[in-house]
Amino acid sequence: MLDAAREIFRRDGYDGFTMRKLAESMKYSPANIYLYFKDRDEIFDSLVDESFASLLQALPQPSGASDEDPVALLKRSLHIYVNFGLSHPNEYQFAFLLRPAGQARPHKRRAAYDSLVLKVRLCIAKKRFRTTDVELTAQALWAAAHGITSLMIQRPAFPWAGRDNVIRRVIDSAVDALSVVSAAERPRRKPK
Amino acid sequence: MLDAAREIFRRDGYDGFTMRKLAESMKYSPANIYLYFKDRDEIFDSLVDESFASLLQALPQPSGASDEDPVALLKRSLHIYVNFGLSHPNEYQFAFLLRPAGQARPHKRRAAYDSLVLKVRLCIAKKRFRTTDVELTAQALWAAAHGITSLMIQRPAFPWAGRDNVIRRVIDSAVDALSVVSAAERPRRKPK
Amino acid sequence: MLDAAREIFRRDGYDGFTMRKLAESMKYSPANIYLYFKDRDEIFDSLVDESFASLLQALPQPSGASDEDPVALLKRSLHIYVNFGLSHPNEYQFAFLLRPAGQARPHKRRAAYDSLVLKVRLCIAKKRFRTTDVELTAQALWAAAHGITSLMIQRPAFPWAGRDNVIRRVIDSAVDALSVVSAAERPRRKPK
Amino acid sequence: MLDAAREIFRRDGYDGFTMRKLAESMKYSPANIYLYFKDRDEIFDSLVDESFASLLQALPQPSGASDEDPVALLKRSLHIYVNFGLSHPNEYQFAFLLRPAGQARPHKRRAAYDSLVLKVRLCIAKKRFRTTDVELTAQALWAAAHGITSLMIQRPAFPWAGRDNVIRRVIDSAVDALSVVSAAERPRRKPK
DNA sequence: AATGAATGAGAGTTCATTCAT
DNA sequence: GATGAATGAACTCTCATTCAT
Repeated sequence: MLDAAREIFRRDGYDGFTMRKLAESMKYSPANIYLYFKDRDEIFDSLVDESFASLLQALPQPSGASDEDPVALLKRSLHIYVNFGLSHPNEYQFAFLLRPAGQARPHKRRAAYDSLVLKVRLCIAKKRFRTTDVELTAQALWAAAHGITSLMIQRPAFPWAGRDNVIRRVIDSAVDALSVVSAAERPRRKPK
Repeated sequence: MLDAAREIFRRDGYDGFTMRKLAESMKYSPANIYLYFKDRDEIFDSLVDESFASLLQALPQPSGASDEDPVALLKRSLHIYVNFGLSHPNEYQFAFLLRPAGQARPHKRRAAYDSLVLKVRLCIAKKRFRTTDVELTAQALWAAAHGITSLMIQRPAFPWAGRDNVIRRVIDSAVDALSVVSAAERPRRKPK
Repeated sequence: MLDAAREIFRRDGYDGFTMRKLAESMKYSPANIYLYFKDRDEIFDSLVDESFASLLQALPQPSGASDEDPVALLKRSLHIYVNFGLSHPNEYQFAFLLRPAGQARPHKRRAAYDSLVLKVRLCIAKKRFRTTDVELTAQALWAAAHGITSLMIQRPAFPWAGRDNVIRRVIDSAVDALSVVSAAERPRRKPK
Repeated sequence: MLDAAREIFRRDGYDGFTMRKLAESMKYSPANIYLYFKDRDEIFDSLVDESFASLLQALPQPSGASDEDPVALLKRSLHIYVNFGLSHPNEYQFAFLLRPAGQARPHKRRAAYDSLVLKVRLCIAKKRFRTTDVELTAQALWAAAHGITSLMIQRPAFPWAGRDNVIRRVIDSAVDALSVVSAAERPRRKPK
């Protein structure tokens, strides 16, 4: 049932979702839905929660014990974030794109961001970044990752210059620009 | 009349816009609107067209004659793009994001991207970038700009670390990471 | 339109009234009703107001100048009250019998009661009553008048012992029991 | 189970009663109710029957043997009647008032009136009343009792001048006005 | 140029009731 | 005995749209 609802929300947008459409798509009567959900919003909230749980589970937890290079860990996380969005476009749309007209309750949205903050903090603590503003940095990185993810979800027909290339370029640029290793020393990647 | 409509779209969102609200805000009868527009969608389309024209007009045209530094011009364009999105959040959202890809009119969406390509090409021609792939670069920059724009539109309540700071950081990182001038030489900005 | 609504409220009770029934009884679409009334409650309130205005207009205003015997004036008022109810059963039901589940706003209901208080006060001021408690007396008289009115409206088929006789008896008993003129002195009315 | 139903009828009114509420208040499933009652109306009718039985039982049976003063007995009966109505407002309201006359079952409504007639007849037989018309007198008394009962049920928020005072005054007036003992001789009650 | 009156379609939601288990 | 699952019908109310005037 949540699957049917998710599909309708995704296809028709937040306001395009109606209880009747959902009922019809399940070959049930509208009244039946209310046996499982209190109202329209509860369905939406359930979907958002589900999507977030799924995203959070995909993200690597920053175990202090790991001896992975913190910058590499950060980049890896961003890649996972983007790839999660691309392989679960519905969930990603629920988590970040669809939204009710008013502002909804904050959900657990913050958890994904918090996980990013943690990794940025680690990079800074280990002197790998030239900046020291954790929040500013995390937000800028999030913006870059979100940008490429949402564009690719919403413009699948666009003539992308190699999806992976673009993703890598976005992430590399956003992270490398902050690194103490000067840009000039970084190995050049040959474009595609 | 379009102004009144725009205000309602901005305030109440796409689905929050109703003919009645528009009529009331103009002190006209609802029926009167149909003398000027065929239907609801025509109003929306007119607004989008208007917004696009105004975005394109706001973007600096890369006149070869200008002696502005091409990298600076590029950054300036990206800032204008982002700020346009933030000051016309609903137009941006519905023009670029929401309308189900299937049935949207093509609009002039592409024109904005093309304008970006032009400026990237200029930077490369003038040997200011270490990369040579125009499309790849333009797409990565677009992703970054789009990312911060859409996030800030959709999460206005998020505790941004200074909206302007974050925007500047996103754009600087995306552009500077490509520049031949090594990162180490770039002037440090003191955070916030 | 109010007439049609009144008839439905009267026939089916407060909760038995539906917008659909009203629309159908007028051969209009349900949506049309909302051109004239904001919602269901506004219709009900309008009817109550109308009914009260009509009742108040029927009641004699206690003009101080009149030299009518105050007790006679009081009885006359009570007769008018009852007869109004019997000849406008719909209005009376709205004013006193129908009621929403919660308690509605007080309306102008009090005005009719206040008019009664005035007349009672006059009787007491002129030493025509053995009691001095204005409110208590007015409420007891109101109860008697309301009792016979509502019973006769709601039990039209009951084998009343002459409607006018019963009404007169109720009013006479309620008033005379308070009068200083002893009951024994009052002229006997021959029953029917 | 009837107790639970009664409580809901009392609290929420006739239309506020729903099978779901009843089921919930009994910790049973809605479907379970139908094992004991055919439908909603059967529950209501059962309650009304029960209430009537209990009213009739509460009313003193005029056993000729009793040596109670017949007028006192009559007054006592009327007080019981009123108090019954006030402590079972919804039963009283829906049994006596609301049910559209057309489709109500006859119930035992008449029995209560008949009981009143009996007591009036006794008073007349014992020469305690100046009147001789049994029906006329019974109806007038019923009207008075019904009037104060229904008003107090339907206007609970009204600033009654002491509920008991008003009830006593209504009953006393209605009965005393008929008594052979002249009004002047009756003991004065000090107001409130 | 403007509108009052009207409506069909559809929204979310609730209810009494049934029936297979 | 008891219930989970289901539904048809009904509810109030809103919307985009039309059309005679």
